[in-house]
Amino acid sequence: MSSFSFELIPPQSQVCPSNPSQDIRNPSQDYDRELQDSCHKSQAVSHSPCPSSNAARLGRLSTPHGAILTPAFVFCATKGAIKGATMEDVCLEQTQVILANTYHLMPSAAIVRKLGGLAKMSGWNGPTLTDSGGYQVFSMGHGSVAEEIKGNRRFPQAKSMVRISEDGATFKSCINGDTLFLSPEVSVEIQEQIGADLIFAFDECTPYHVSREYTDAAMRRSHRWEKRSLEHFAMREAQKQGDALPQAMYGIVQGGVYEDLRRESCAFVNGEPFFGQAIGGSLGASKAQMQDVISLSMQHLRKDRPVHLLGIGHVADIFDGVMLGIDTFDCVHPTRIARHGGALVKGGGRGNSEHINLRNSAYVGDASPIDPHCPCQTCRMYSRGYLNHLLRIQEMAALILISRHNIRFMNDLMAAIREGIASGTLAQVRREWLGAGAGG
RNA sequence: GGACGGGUGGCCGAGCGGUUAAUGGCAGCAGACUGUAAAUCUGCCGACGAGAGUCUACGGAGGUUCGAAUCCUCCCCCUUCCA
Repeated sequence: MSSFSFELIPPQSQVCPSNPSQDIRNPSQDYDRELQDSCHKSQAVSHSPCPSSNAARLGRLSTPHGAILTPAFVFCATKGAIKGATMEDVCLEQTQVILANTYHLMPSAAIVRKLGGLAKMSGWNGPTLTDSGGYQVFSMGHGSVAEEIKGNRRFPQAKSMVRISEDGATFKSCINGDTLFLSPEVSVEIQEQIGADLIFAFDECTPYHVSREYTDAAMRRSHRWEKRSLEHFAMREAQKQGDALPQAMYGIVQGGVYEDLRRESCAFVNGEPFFGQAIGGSLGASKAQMQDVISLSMQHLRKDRPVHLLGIGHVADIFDGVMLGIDTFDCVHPTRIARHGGALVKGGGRGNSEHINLRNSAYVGDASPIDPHCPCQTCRMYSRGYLNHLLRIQEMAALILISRHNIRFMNDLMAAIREGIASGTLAQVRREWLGAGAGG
């Protein structure tokens, strides 16, 4: 019997034990109407096309380190630690699963293995996932997503730190300048050493500002890389001995913003024996385009596997993704903005923001917590005014305390979403969490 | 008492005849951040004005010059050294 499984759970409001999956795909009319209602509201704000139909689903993803209830948010512990948080906090604030990165852990992969693998080494001991390093094939050459899309790259003068060939990608280590080489085979073996439950095929995350020709060629190369990843992975799995835990692999859909390429990439991933599937690559220059790309991909991906949306984590985007049937999300956003003084708040912050900036003068001397209803350790003990004070004097405690809050916020958000799906009230949940300001 | 070096925008600190409302840094005010080269980055930051622009500004007072934070004289403070 496999250590991995993904089962869909029927919503409570439409119990039909004999055929759960059918129910999930045929939501009640009430539910549909509510979603439409919610869509009109969000459309007015952001011009995002709303999901034409609701495909939100509840699931249970089982791994050797425990089960994940989906939809779920995966926190980025890129280098084996969630920046600004201890694993006690990560755990206390109801986290289900964390993610590390092959590229960043490559130099210390042997040490990770020696310490028992990512889950054990970090004290997390729960389900884990590793990215293949495919994102760095992009980011080391182009900068972050925002910089790439907006055209204001962070290091305009810097030469690309990556070189791509059919065999794989050669990087400069951002830690010590060492030359690193990642190929499908190397990525799989490093991910094996890191020992995450769920691992990713090696791909190339293509940038937005690149020709259709390049996107096309890179997609085909990614497919070849993914096939090699899968073959090498199957071989390594077959050779596993003793107490070595099994792993499961996700394939990744590429194709940029091009409909035919995305369709082709979905067909490729569908046809290979991956455990799960992820949507990656450039999702476009706007939320509307992202919605289109995801929607399109979801139309073509098979429904029996868990679907992960790579790198997306704004609250509105998560709602949109969930309604399209996405099961898991990962994003640096909640933990990154925490380190920049941003606390996620239900109903959104000022303007279209989903967070408040605790560095702002508005919070000087503010005795209230970030959110009086938030059960996180930070909100139970500390005021906005104190956090503002800590930020101003540059105490690292500020970053830790805000990170804690944002972790809990995301976990509570996902729990509320699951609850909303189960009870058929996702549209209300969406309104409650997004508020009037933050559009969809 | 004498010698030397200094006094620059909230603070620190460049500039040493025009391109200087005055480099930087800090503080302050805002913004950005979506498979983490990120406890990071960007913008604003004398006053008045929506803006064009108009005033004040480089210890104080005079002076030289078409033009001075920059050169000269005197005065007031401060550092260090010598008596």
